[in-house]
Amino acid sequence: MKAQKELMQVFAELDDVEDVEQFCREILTAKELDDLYLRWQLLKELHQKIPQRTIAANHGISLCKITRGSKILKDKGSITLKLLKKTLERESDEQ
Amino acid sequence: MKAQKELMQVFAELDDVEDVEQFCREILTAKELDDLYLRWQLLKELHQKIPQRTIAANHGISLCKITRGSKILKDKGSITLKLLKKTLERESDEQ
DNA sequence: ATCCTTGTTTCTATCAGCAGAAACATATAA
DNA sequence: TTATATGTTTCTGCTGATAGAAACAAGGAT
Repeated sequence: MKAQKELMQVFAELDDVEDVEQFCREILTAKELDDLYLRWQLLKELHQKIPQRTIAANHGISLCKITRGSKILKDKGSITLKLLKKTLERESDEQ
Repeated sequence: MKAQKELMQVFAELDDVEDVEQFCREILTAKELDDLYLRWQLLKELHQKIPQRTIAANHGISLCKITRGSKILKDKGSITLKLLKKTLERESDEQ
């Protein structure tokens, strides 16, 4: 099997949150992982209609980084968008 | 929930290989994803006891990148090592 | 129309990961 | 012991993602 599909397969089979986290910490550097967390947080806030400049100020990041997230969410077929909705609905249920 | 755990949760809940792949393509750049694929491939080859200089030559990468993979696999508690074993066993079964 | 808010794009400089190369460490064989 | 193969570390320069800043575009409110 190609390395690409194989790695995706590994992720698909990982069901435990702790396992996923440990695996990510092993194959990504601390900075890469922090960047990834920030991207997710940024996508959440964009989806919640928080102004881009507010997000930039809150996290101390530049607008070019945010524009990128914005482009992802504009795509109607975006799976990130679906996953965000799922996550945010769950959070609102918890309140 | 913290963005960190939340993102890990998203990965843990993704069961379909195609979905994982699409999600990765959305939140990672093409280069970041290629790097990640290469890291996995490199880890596989290290685990198969292929000499580091052979791996470096085959993929056109430097040794410093390989040393890093080597360090991951030296850790007895490494989940990457467990996942590699699982993957390689499956591949040998297929033959 | 004018102003203000927000989204988007572009420019230069910075930083982390890594290439390329060399040196160093260790072990095994001759 | 000496030579060879392999693993590891270190150094300088390069590259891609992005910070910081500015400019541009599009609406909405007055």
